Amino acid sequence: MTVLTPALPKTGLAPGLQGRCAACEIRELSVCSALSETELARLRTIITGYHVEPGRTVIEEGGPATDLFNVVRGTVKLYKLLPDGRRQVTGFLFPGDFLGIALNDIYAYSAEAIEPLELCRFPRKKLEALLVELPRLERRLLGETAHELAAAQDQMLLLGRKTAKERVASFLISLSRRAVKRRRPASPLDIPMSRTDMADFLGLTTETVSRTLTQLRNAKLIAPHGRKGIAILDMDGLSALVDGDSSAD
Amino acid sequence: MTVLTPALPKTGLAPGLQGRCAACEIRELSVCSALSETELARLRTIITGYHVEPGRTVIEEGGPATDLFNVVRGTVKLYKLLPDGRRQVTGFLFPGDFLGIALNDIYAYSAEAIEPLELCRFPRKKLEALLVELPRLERRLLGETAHELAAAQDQMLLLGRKTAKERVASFLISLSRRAVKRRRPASPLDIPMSRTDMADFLGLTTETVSRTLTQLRNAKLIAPHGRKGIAILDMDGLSALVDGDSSAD
DNA sequence: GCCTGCCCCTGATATAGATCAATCAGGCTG
DNA sequence: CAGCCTGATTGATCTATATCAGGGGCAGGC
Repeated sequence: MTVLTPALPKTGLAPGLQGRCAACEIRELSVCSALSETELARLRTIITGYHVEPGRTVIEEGGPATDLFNVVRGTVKLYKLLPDGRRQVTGFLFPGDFLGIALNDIYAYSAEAIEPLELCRFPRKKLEALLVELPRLERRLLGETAHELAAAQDQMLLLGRKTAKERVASFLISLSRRAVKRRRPASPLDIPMSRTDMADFLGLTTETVSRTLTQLRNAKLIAPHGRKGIAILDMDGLSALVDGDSSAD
Repeated sequence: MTVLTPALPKTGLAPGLQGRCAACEIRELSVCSALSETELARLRTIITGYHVEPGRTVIEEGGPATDLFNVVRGTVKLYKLLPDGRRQVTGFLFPGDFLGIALNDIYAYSAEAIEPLELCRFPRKKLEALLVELPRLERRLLGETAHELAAAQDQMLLLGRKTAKERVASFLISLSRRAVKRRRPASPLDIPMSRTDMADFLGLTTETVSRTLTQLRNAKLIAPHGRKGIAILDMDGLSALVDGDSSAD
């Protein structure tokens, strides 16, 4: 608990992560916000940077759970597969989000980069050892897991009981809320994922997602914005579609 | 962190819980298994017993999250509602399971007793204070939450991508596995919940659940067992249905 | 500038499961 | 022990969404 890093160890940080954690742009969003400068220095000794190209896999369902990650830049999709290829995307991760919480020593899902990705990697064994010394980090990890659980429960409600229109509207609102958390504007939304990814997240087909977006556009609730963006024209109207629910971030 | 309980405080334990935690029949199943006798004594000072009749609500979505619970006896359903009354059951809890992990100070879902219920109640404030002294309890809580998260992700796959037959088969197998964990037989299954609850859990209607069970019965995979029970006649055949082998009908 | 391939969108048709509508089977009441 | 009442089952029909089938547009390669 007293061993400080004497100097910056070479950790192979990805470009853009060369600086110290103190300068990290997503620090307040991430688990690191739970730590003091001193504790952060301790944590930093086990971190390595990690860059992943779009379409490449970060972790694989069924593979050994050796590492945990913090998303620094880019977007990730998490998914599970059935043997015949049916896919369920269980979540999307953005900068500040935590990746890799595993129950056993096996990852329960796969994670794939959607956009060029920069990650902080924590070897699982070393992180677990550190948790004993950094109770605030453990508390934060519990909070992070509870948060994901709450999001998962919202998603169960969506998948089990909402109509296609309600699902798409919920999704757009959720993206918007998460953008605000990252200090991005609520409205011209960046949509980094494909229609297929959206469909696999919402339990629909790409065709239905596409048709539903067209409906929302015709109803003047949304409008295309640039190549991959969507502007929300009427947030209240959109919210009304999700049946006045409390859909989470 | 040295204050031991000088004597047994009167805690209003429900009938059957009058004894000490040491004699608790679900101790090894629950979070309490993470604790030594001494630590357990510490924990016990904040516990009160709680009895709930079937159909009564334990916690309510949107209400203040004042307590956490351990299920000692009985079955609980967790659910979320849409304003128009559509319901999604997000899980069922059995003896040994933990209830009430909340992100904020507000419960994100409701919990209702299905069978006569006995609970250990932990006031949230007091439990949080204790966590500082009992790091093993906190670790166990993290594990419990991660476990629920994994279950939620499985359920997303079920709700988003599985057919009715796969859903019902998955559900029966899951019930069977959980029975085994509680040292009950894998096969004559107790089904304490109604068809409506099953349907709301599986994202189906009662009619579809009923028809699907009839199909499984006709296929000699299951058979009725007593009033509310189901015997699994062919576990392998049932398992084959779960992951989408379209070989049988 | 012109292919080529990948998304995305749109239209026509099919279908799994929802909805509507009776029974039916127990168990509880009086 | 007859009459309800509630929950489960079964049957007939409907519909939201899947599936099948093109077609269009932008990006990237040559």
